[in-house]
Amino acid sequence: MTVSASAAPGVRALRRAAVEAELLEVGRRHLAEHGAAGLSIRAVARDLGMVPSALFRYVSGRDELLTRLIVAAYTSLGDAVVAAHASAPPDDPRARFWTLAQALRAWALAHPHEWALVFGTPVPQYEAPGEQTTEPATVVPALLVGIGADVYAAGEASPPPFPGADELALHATEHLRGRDAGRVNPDALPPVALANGITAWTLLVGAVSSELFGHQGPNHDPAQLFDYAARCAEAILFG
Amino acid sequence: MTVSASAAPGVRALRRAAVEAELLEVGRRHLAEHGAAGLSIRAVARDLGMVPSALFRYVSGRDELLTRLIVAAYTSLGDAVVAAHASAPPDDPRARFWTLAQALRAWALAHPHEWALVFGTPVPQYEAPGEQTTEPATVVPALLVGIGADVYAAGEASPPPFPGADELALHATEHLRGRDAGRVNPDALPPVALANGITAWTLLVGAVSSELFGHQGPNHDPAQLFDYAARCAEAILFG
DNA sequence: TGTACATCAGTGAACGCGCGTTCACTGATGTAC
DNA sequence: TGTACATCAGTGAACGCGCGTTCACTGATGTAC
Repeated sequence: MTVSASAAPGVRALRRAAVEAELLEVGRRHLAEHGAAGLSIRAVARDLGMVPSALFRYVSGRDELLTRLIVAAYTSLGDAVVAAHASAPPDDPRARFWTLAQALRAWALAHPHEWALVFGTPVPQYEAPGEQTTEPATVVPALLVGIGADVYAAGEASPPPFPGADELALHATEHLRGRDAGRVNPDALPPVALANGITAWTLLVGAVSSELFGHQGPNHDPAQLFDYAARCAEAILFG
Repeated sequence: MTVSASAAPGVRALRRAAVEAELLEVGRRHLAEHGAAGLSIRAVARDLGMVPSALFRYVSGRDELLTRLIVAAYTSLGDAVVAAHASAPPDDPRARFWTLAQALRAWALAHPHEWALVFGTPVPQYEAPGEQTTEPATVVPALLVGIGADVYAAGEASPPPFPGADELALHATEHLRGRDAGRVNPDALPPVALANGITAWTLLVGAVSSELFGHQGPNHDPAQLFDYAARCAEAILFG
């Protein structure tokens, strides 16, 4: 290798990158097949065609593997939703909301175990390191709150005045601050808008989870039920 | 033992009943400490002061133990909520709703792992037998729908006309039918009332889960946030 | 261009662990006569 | 009331399993001179 800054990566670096990608891929597959509690270093190594101890070259242990998968799941979800949202007409907040909601559900149906990993029961004996997970976790809810804030700023529709919003001690995330810089003054973001955004988000997540986790009665049409819940969430957000 | 129908239970029967109760109790404690995935027959037997194989006299295997705990959790939740609800003024639907919501959250905070067991990620490799679980699972949502139906029947407030309700293929549960026999004709229960009840339920469950599973930002006051969500649910239910 | 050394990916054996479930058994409780 | 038999709760040993993690090792890739 020369001293040039743009040195070509050697065989070793290439292989490592490839294995690292394969590792995440296999991890995801195992997650999908056995759930988070059943994710095992040994099983992943087996599928990777390696001896278990080899994985410790890539990951410090089971917990780090879990953390990576959690980050990957949040990122995948965020990417999917942001991409869908970008295709909606920017000046039609209701369309933007609807697109977001559908993209959320679609991703969840396509990645049920990854959804469970981030929105379901926390994995026992595992504590997610906040520094790594909170940022990717905030992308979608921040987007949702942003839609509400846009409507509020434009004065097109005022969120329904549920009592109690003003007393809420709520804090816009840094993410939201970043996103809205120059558009909505985040510190001027009214509590109502934030509270309604969070609540709409809660309802959407709850609706998806109830479908995915099988808590609905057997007789309902899941898509219709979700659409109805999404309409209610829309009403919470926009009034 | 004589042939008399009310034969006094012998020592054996008494002991069995005691052990059976203790078994559930220890199971619940293990659930609380290690989560559903960590529930093990061996560990429970250890705490019971028995050899592992002895448990097979009481339970056909790990899955049956889980099923019993699930039923126990639903029953405990149902009892708590129904009892609280009974203390609310019968002719004040908003108070009844509010009482129900608070009782729901209170039970969840007191029994987080049991909540996770029934409303969280399904336990991998385990399928809950519907015949045993659906009935106790329906108690609380049926109660909630019932509140909405009462309001609707009284004509006091009409649920907000979210579009889409009429196309929903929804079915009132037998439970609801039973509960409302003679008060509201269950078959005449309008889809809107049922849809709004289900959605309000979804929001309440989602709000509790988001608090319990740690999906809220760290800066919020959980009780206030839940109250706000409950107010939104109230609006969905009553208009 | 060639050689000596350093880095690093992956091996293979081993550690100690807890798990669910089976089986033949003992000894106490219950039952029929 | 007493005896012979049946039921049943709990024992103890054993089965085969998969797990996370450690360690000293080999052999290939990279680097300095």
